[in-house]
Amino acid sequence: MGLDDRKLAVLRAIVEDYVATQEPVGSKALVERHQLGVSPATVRNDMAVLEEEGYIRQPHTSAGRVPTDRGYRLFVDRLSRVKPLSPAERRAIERFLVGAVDLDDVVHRTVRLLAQLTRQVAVVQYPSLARSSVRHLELVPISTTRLMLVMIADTGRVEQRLVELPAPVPAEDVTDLRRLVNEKLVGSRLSDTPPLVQALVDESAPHLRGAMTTLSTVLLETLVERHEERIALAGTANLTRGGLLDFQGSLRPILEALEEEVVLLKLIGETEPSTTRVLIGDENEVDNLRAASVVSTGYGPGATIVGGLGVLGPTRMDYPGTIATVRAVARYVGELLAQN
Amino acid sequence: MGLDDRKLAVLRAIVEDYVATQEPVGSKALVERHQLGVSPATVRNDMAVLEEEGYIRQPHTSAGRVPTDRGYRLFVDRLSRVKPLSPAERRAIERFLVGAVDLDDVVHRTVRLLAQLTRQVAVVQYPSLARSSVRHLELVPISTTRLMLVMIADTGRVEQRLVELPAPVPAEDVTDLRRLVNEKLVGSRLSDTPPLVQALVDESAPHLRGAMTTLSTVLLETLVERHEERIALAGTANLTRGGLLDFQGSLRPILEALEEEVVLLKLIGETEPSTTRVLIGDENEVDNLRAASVVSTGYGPGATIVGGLGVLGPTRMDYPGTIATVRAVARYVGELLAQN
DNA sequence: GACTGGCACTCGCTACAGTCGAGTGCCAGA
DNA sequence: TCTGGCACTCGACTGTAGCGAGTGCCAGTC
Repeated sequence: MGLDDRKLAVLRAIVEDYVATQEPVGSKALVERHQLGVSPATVRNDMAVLEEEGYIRQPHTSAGRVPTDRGYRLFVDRLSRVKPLSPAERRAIERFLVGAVDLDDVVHRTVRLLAQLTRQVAVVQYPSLARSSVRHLELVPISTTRLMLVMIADTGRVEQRLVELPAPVPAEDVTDLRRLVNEKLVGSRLSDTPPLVQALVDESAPHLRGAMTTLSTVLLETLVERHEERIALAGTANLTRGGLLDFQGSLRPILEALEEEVVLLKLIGETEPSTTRVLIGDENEVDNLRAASVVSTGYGPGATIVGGLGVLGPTRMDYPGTIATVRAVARYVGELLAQN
Repeated sequence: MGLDDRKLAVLRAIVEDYVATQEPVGSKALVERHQLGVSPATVRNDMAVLEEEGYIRQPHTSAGRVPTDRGYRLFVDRLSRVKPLSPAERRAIERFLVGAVDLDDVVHRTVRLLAQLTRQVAVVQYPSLARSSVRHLELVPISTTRLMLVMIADTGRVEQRLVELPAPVPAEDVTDLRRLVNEKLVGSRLSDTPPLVQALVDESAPHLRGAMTTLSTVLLETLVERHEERIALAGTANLTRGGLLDFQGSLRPILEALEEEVVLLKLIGETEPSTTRVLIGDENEVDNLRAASVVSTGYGPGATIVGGLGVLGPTRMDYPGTIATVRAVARYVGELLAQN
């Protein structure tokens, strides 16, 4: 089990070279490119140990070594040195995010920026409704039996939903409904609303009861239970870099996974504290993504976290660089949101 | 130039076989699978003529023939027989679209349905704002210098945008602003609003002038000039069917094109009457899509058209089937919208 | 004049053998 | 514990040969 410092250095060198060249790396090339201070033969012995421990493997006899998922894991946890962003990247982030007029705008710019900087697939979750509170609710009459419910959250998110009323409701009743729901719900977190909504129904005047019941159903259904989460995606074309060598030749499963919102949410939906999460290959719970790695983190104004963002790429990715970029972008987006 | 009936029948047979098998089709196989009533030798002569005219070509000497873009064009225009939807497909469409609660919901279901039925990449444009009229405008105060402008269109589309006011505006002024913009703009088409918006500014009371100017700028910018169009996409995983034979081995350009909203709009943004449009390979103006075909059509409630939808796939696609499906889905969506 | 059978020819595909070289594992010696 | 040396492995590449689908052409037939 003893992995002395040199063996770790060898592993690090293997990962770095393989990520850079995308080709199995041999002992000779290693000592040439890195100052290991020992001969190829020694490196070979170390490699044999690393292979035995499952950190690297040979695609076939008489080929160089390639890191395994486990090897990447060790690399990320203990070996990678933090890679500071280049000034150019820093500038790109600022330039990209300045001038966003809108939450939608912010999210779209962010996801494009991430994809561009990391040259991978980027995913950004809209601020989660569960972690937002209600800023305003608006009821717009469409017809006598139809309302458009518009909710504005403090995170800037706006959701709307059509409400079909069981019976015609006169305009002044709509005004009452609007006032009631706003009085009760504004300021409260969406995840805490169910009892409040129930109270609304119970307390409302008889002639409003019917409409309020429908309204509350829609409120709960749309905002709390169901597709409360939205997601933006960019950079799928980056999957084709590395000419089909990554992803064992088939983009199919990856593209399929990317079409499923649920899957994406599982990837970047941050529940833990605001650390950066790295999932490497097999560690991924989604079968279709066993050949991919995901780097994700939470973002939000100040210290609170309202959503997640991250990138997805081949296991053979530049982890230090990607991690740095994802973190930096998340921080900038947080600052941007804090200004609202 | 003389393409007699038999030569056309040969072309049709070639297209049908090639689409089905994805392999160059030879004269012998052709006479076996189709009742052409002549010998392979005769078919070969016909093929030579068809090749000379540019309708088919040989990938290499001693291979069968493959249709060219021009061949597909002729096939679509004159040779394809309408393929009625199967009852199963019909049921699928109905089942899929029933129960949509929302414009968003309708669009998402539609795009998934299209992708699933055609087994290709589906694109659905949200009802165009340019072809919608204003149903209601709402101004929600966020702070004293910030408003959220929410526009609801008669097509069900809802757009919102943050408005930064030049100076604080008291609540009663917001009420006035709201009343004014609604009085002037409700019911008018968005494409016709610029003069109306200008008039609003000119006519508004001095103390509202500043706020109204900003508001009008935002209105014009967001709703008329800029990203007024939205698009939904699904089925990118279908690009990987046909194992890289289609799209000459690289999905790259296709995926890149699909990331550009502008490109997608050009593809399906219907300006012409409500015919079904088929763009085959080279006919496509977008360079990245020279290896693909697009089948698109307009949709809308009744006879009016409010947006476009379509699918994108390899030039080697089942045109009759795809055309039928695209049309059917567009019709169903139109009916669905008409109910609102 | 249109169609057909026959025939020689083309050329991609597959299999197989041979060579090359990067890379390894192992071992004896420093 | 490290190193140099050596035999070995095996994928990548090259060249050759045979196969077969498919063609073009031509002379003959209806």
